[in-house]
Formats: sequence, structure tokens, C-alpha cells
Amino acid sequence: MKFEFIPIDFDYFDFEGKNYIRLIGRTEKGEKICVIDNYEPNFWIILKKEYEKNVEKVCEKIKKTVSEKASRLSGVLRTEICNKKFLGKEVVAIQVFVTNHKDAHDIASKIGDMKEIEFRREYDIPILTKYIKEKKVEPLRWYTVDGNAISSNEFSKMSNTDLKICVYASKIEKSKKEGGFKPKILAYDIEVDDTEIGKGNILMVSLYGDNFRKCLTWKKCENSQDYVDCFENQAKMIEGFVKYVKEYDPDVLTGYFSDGFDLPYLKSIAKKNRLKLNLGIDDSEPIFSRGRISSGKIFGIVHIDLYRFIDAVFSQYLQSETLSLNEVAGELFGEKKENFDFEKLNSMKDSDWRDFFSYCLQDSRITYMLAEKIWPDIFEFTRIIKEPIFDVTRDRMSSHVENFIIHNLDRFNEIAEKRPVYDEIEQRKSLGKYEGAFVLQPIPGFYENLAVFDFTSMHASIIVSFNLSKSTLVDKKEKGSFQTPEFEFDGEKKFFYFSKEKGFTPKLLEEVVGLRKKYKKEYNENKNPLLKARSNAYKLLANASYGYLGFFGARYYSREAAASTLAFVRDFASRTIEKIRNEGYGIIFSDTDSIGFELKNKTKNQVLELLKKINSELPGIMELDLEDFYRRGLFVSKRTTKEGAKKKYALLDENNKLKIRGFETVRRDWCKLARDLQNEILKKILEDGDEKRAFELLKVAISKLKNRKINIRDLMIRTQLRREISQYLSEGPHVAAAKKMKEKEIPVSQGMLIEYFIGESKSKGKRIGDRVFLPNEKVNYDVDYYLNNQIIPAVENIFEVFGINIKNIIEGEEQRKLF
DNA sequence: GGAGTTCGCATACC
DNA sequence: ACAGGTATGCGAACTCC
Repeated sequence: MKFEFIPIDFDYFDFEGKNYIRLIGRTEKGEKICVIDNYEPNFWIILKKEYEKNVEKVCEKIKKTVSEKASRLSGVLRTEICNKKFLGKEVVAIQVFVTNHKDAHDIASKIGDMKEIEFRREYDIPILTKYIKEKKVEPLRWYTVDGNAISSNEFSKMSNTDLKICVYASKIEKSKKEGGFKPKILAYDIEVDDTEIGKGNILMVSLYGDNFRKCLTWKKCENSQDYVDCFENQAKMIEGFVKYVKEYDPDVLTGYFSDGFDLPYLKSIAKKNRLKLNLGIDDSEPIFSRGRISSGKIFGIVHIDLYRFIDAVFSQYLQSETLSLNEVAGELFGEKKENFDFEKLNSMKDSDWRDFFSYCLQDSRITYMLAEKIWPDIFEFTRIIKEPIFDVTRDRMSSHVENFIIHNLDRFNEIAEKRPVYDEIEQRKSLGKYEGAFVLQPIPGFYENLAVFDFTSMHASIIVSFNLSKSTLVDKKEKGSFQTPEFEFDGEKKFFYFSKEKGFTPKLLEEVVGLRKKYKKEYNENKNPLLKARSNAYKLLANASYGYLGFFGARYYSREAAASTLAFVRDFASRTIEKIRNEGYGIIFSDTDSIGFELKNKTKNQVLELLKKINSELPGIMELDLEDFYRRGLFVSKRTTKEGAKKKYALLDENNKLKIRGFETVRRDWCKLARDLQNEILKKILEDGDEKRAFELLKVAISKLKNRKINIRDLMIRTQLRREISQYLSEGPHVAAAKKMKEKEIPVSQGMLIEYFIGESKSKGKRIGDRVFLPNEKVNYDVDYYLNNQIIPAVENIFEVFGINIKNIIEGEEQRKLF
């Protein structure tokens, strides 16, 4: 049979000691089917130059290697001699085909001590990555599959699913069919009576899909909404959950933090009740992989924990201060969670249960909406990176960059570099930092008529323009090679040189930057979410490529190339600053790739002319852009000294839109009162240029505070608990608050945002931490603390720019009892 | 026991 | 362990007399 097919999920299995790949996807008609493909596992051996002529002999020796592990006999099946490239250099290599991928590493180690061998490579790449890379069967693209349905032989047992068709492929070819498909998404959410996994009960499970909504429970059976499905007990409810998922038959099952909470909780309750959580289409249970956060994989259904993807990739587009479902959904499509007071859980009335069901369903509903909203980004990212959706939605940016490189190596005839082993990672981490970007110290003041220039994708464009990478670093100056500016590296003043011949990673990055430009333009002509997602994906990839160079876990790590990139960044920033200054503009600030300056007596046209001139002098693909013109800007001094504070400013553009950076207004660990007040004052000063009126705002706030008219909610301070309580050397207020929560048996966990306020206390200790109170504690707030440690520090430096010393005025007014 | 200083920590900028 | 370095500023903990 022959048909069109789009792979959605990838998996593999062993049959008679050999590896097979299982693809789950849909046909053109929308049927969900399974395609099985064979795969010949292999790795590479690179010969030492002097032994290249002995390559045939080496092959013969290698063929005798066997591995016996886990009662599996595995060996070298055949070898192939190829001319390849490794790190840009021509090599003679042997591709060694083995029985089973799991033994590739072992076999590679066994032949490692042969004197003819220089390197062994690609035994450390996961099998699905190797399969996709070599057979070019990529996720979410259309293929024409030729093959036979398998039904009643031994082999079929290995691929047993409840799908109607399973096909053993004889041929898989790229299809002409374009475009994607709309996945069938099902969102789920659970509510429990104890948040520690498996400790309590799952009170309800909600499901939300296309034209589908359910809330499953065993707690309350009468007078509930029509979507509530009531079961005899918790075990029956879980069976019901599995049944509903199977009936709906989704491509994607999604939750929010479901890797870390919902799925493991369901599994643990199922286990307690001696049930199988057989969600897989072959009736298998979810498999949890180990890692920093365990990931729940379901066979045949892509389990996506939206939180993981947002945390690793998508959060860069967001303003949200936390990545809670509520805040993220609120920002992306204005939908909020419902309110439910969990303290009622012990005394629930009928109406409370109805509210609770509704709350739970709403969580699934907004998870579903979020999945639909983010799908274009997941889709495009998956197609560009070419890894299975499961991994694309969980990997961090460094892995994305690396996988993108790996899946494009064949175009350069390159063999992949190996992953660093533990010792190498430790060694790389032990090296100190290298010098970073340049930040210009501003002179505090109130400025008018400004312009800001910035370099577009500065690091990436430098890497491309100067051919910076691990494989292009050369020992000494060559004809046409690129030379870095002189800079200090590990305590030594030096230069680095990079070859003239383009390396494959700078070449790839050049493509990425080009594609980003192309799709950004296309998106501007045709605003559709897929084009936006594609353009964004290339942008993220370009921006992460510099960080990847300096990341200790990278296959293509090069501390020299990373440090060289920054040497160029500093050089271009300072030279551009000089050019602008020499034209008669007043430089105000600069940070890494941006430069802000006063127009003084110049016109906007002159600024644009200057921009054109600078651009004509920039090498390679480097580009300077006009970020914007600004009417006014405010720069303050540091709190400790009189010097100007870096990374802290407020700008007002020509549409009267405020751009605030670094100020307390944008810091989530300051109370709302101080943040809002500072924001209002900055607004007043920048919009009206009237600091006297702004001062009135401060006076009103102080008098409200002293008269205890401030809502306690506006005084809450939120700080993240970034480690386990016991791991802190210094006990800050948020740690004291976390300890207090633990005493009161309020769940506290690493990574949580701790909320507290500072109150009056009889046993006044020396530390602020001794006066910490939790949000529901009925204690008077500490007026002095909020005045001296929140309000005044937030606005003091702003007024100082205008020569107003607020402390003196406040003390004066206090004496005259004006407050 | 108070003043001055250093250090740990969280968060922001690019 | 899961992109990099630069920077501010609080509060705790230390040092010193």
C-alpha cells in the first residue's frame, strides 16, 4: 500500500536484537496510524593521518568486535569507508554498523585502543536523532510511504497498538504535499486535597478538547453541572479518565506543569489502587525519565507540559513576572483562572462543589486555549530543529542549537563532535569567566530629544562576519584570516585568529540570520501566526548561538571563540560611540549593543544620515538599526555613590509611551506600593516635566501609609525561594517567611514565590526577618519599614536629579506635624 | 554593642 | 547542568574596637 503520511511521534523498539523505529502519525485522510521503519545503527571511526592507507586492515580488525550485554549479543555487522570531514578537516573515516544502537558505545570503547584510530564519534547521539538525521524522516512533514500492513506474525506483537493499521515501510519519500495539520488536542488538570504527590487524593480530573468537556469526580454526585461525571470511588474515576482519553484519541495530551504534578500524581494513585494507567495506544503506562524534572512520556500520544516549553523557550516573548498559568494566559489571551478558596475544602457545601468543578474545568479550558495559541511555535520549532515534539517542548535553548547543528551536518559532509564527558565538563567549569560586554556609565540627569541605535543580532552577526567557531580557530595569522582586537584572556593580552575558509557553524548561523530576515519580512506583509512563529524561532536560534559557544555542555564549545565574539562586541560598541560623539552628539548611555544619545542641535534626518554612514563602514552582515527617537529620558545615580547607575533608566517615546528599565517599578521583589508610586512619579516627570507635582504624589502616599490607609495587599513582598531552605547560608526575609510557612504546614517548595509583609512585632529582633508575616496574619504593618526601606529608596534618587532632597523635606514636614 | 564592611542572594539588562 | 557576562541593591553576617 502507498499513502501520504505525517509523522507526529517517534519511538523505537527491539525485535530479535535489532532496532526498529515506530512512527505515529496521520494519513492524508486524517487516520491515525503507525509506521514501522528499519534502521541500521552505526557510529564513526576517524583514522590517524599516518594510518589512512591501512584503512582496509582496520576494517577487518573492527569486524571481529562483539559486545555481550544484558544477555544481548551484539556485534559489528559491516563497515563502510568514506571520505568525510571532521571539524572542517578532510578525514578518512569508517562507518561501523552494529546490531543494536544500545551497544554502539560499548563496541566503540572496545576498539578505542587501536593505534590506528584517532577518534570515535556519534555513538553518543540518541537513536531517534540518528534515525531522523540519517533517513531524513522528519517530524511534522509529509511523506509518501510504501509498505505492507502487518497483522498476524511475531513481529506484529512488537508493534501491537489499538490502531487500526500498522504498516511496515519499504520506502519513505519526501512528499510534495505541503503545509501542516491541525492536531487534536486534549487538555487536562487535576485537583487534590494534598499537594505532595501521592500523599492525598485526587478529588477531580477535568478534560477539555474540541467540543468536549468533562469533569470527573467521586466526591459529589448530586446537583452538579452536566459536564460532571460521577464515579463510585477514586479508582473508578481514574479508569474513567483513561477511557475518555482513549475515546477522544488526541494527538496531543497537554497540561500545565503536568510533568511535575498531574501525570505523576495520577500514576501514583493508580499504583496505590493496583490499577494500570494505560494511556498509551499499546496500553502501556507513561514512562518517567529521570532528569532535573522528570518527563512523562506516553506511547502514541504526545504529552506536552506547556509550562516546560514556556519556561525554556517561549518565556522570552512574555512580560509575565511569573510563569503561572493564570498570568501567562492572562497576558496571551486575557483569560483568567476562576477563584476558589481552598480553605473551604474541609467544609464544602453543594454550591462550593459546583464552584470547584467549574474552577477545575476552567483550568483545563485555558490550558487548551494556551496550547492552541502556542501550537504554531511548537510546530515551527519542531520542523526547524527536527527533533520529536516531546523533546522540542522540553529541551533548553542549548540543546535546540545543538540539535539544529546535528541535523544539518550532512550538508557539510561533517561527522558530529562528541558530547563532553564528566571530566571535560568539570574542567570547562573550572575555567574562569572571560571579559564581557561594555556598559557605559551615564551621567545622572534629565535629558531631552534622544535617539537610540542598536546592532541587530550583534553577537550572531559578529560570529558570521568574522567566522568565529571551534573549527575555524587557527594558531597563527594566515593569509586572509580574521584577527580579533587585542584583549585580555586568562590574564594575558592577546589576539585570536580565525581561518578565512568559512566554517560550517558560522555558515549555518548565516543561514539562520538570513531566514529570520526573510520570514520577518514575509510576516510583515502577511500577518499569520505561523510566519510569526517561524521568524521568532530563527531569531531565538540566532540569539542563543553565542551563549552556546560558551556553554560548558556544548559539543561545539569554544571558550576562545566566545571570548573573541565579546572582544568584537566591545570594539564595535566603543568605536561606534566615538563616531557618534565626533559628529557632535551627546552620548548618554550604552549597554552591549545599544547606544543612546542626545540630538542637541541636530535633526532627525542628520541622525538617519549618520546611521547610513556608519552602516556603510560595517563589515560582513553587521547592521546598526535605529531603535527609536525619544522625547525625554531620566537617568539616576546609584544609591551608594554619586555615580550614574547603569542599566537603570526611563525613556518617553514620541507616542508618550514609557520605557522603563532596571527601576524598582520593574522588579517583582518590591512591594506594589513602592513600584506603583515610582511608576507614577516617573510618568509625571517624563510626561509633564514637572517634578514639583510629582512630589505631591509622594506626599499623598506617605500620609496614606502613616494613617494606615494602605491595603495590605499592596505591601506584600514576593521573592523566589531559589533553593532548599536548608541550603541557605544567609537567612534573608523570604527564607524566614518560608520557614514560617513550613511551621504552619503550608506547602513550601524550591522555586516557589514566597509572599510576605513586614509587620510590627513585640519581640522586635534585630533582623527584618524577625518581623516577617504571612499574608493572612492579622498584624499591623510596619510604617517605618515601608517608608524607609521601600518608598524612600524607590524615589529618592529620582528627586535628587532635580536637586530635591526628600529626606530633609519629610523630616521637616514631620516636625511641623504635616503628616 | 555599635559602626563599618563584606558577602549572599535575587533580580534585572542586553 | 541544561546559553553568556555586567550590574544594582537589599539584608545578614562578619570584623573591629
